[in-house]
Amino acid sequence: MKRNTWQREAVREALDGTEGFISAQALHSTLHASGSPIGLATVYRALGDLATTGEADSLQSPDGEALYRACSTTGHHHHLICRNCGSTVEIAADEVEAWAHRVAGEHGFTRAAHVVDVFGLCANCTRLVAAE
Amino acid sequence: MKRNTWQREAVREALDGTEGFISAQALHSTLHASGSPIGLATVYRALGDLATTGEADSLQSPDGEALYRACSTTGHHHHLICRNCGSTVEIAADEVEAWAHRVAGEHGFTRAAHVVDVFGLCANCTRLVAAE
DNA sequence: ATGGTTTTGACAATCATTATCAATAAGCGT
DNA sequence: ACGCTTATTGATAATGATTGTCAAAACCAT
Repeated sequence: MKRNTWQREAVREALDGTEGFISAQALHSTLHASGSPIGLATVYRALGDLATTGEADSLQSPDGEALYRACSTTGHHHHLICRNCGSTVEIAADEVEAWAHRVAGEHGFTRAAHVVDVFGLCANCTRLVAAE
Repeated sequence: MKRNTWQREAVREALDGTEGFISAQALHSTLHASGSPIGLATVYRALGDLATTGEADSLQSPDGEALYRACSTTGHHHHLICRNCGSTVEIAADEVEAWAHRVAGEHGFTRAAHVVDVFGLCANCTRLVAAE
């Protein structure tokens, strides 16, 4: 049976209160900083569970870290991520949605899950870089 | 200055002779199996270089491994990857291409590089899983 | 409150990747 | 062809994220 513990709640809330993606390590640090004695392993487990149940999205950062994000809607959405400052913008991707399923189907694939994330430089960072 | 070594050539050729994506570790094993005494660190370096110069594509597998693939054309393309057996199908993504740039532009982003990969179960593995 | 079971958490183990650094070898000028 | 300078190699250690272990603690139906 699935039990409710304050730890799981803490992780869920911490994730809800976070803008954009965050790594398990960072989330653990945040919780600790807030005075929570939650264990690192527990944070990993909770995040894994949330991702499995669809309550959180997860993706791999370019340097191999797993990043998580609270997923309010059950609906699928994608992200525009600044390579420099890490800010994210949620984007709708209906066209891509349809495309992904069609292409997967054309090749006999089932259970298609797509990873569509656009990395770039946000307006702000573009300016900063140009000023160098 | 950039020097040419047989090691770099070996990695390039091994990658060319590989279907689909392969991890650095796997490529190193393959090379060793072929009798090459090349070092693991060197394989990592060579792959990193190839990815930087655009001679190879790289992506992160769902479990955090970096995967590489020889990139014959300079043209951009995407992949349909079987979660189970790892086989890949190269897919055209013109629509997505245009979409990614448009969306990035709408939010003031520049230098957009997108990661569009579809993970699923190929026809074969779908059958295997169903038979369980 | 009690018991059976799940969950936790400190720590060890694992695994991919990167750093270190002495030894080697590429490519240049001669 | 010969050195010489310097990039590259490779064995190994270090790192860093993630997962496994397992006894102790917490949850919940009773």
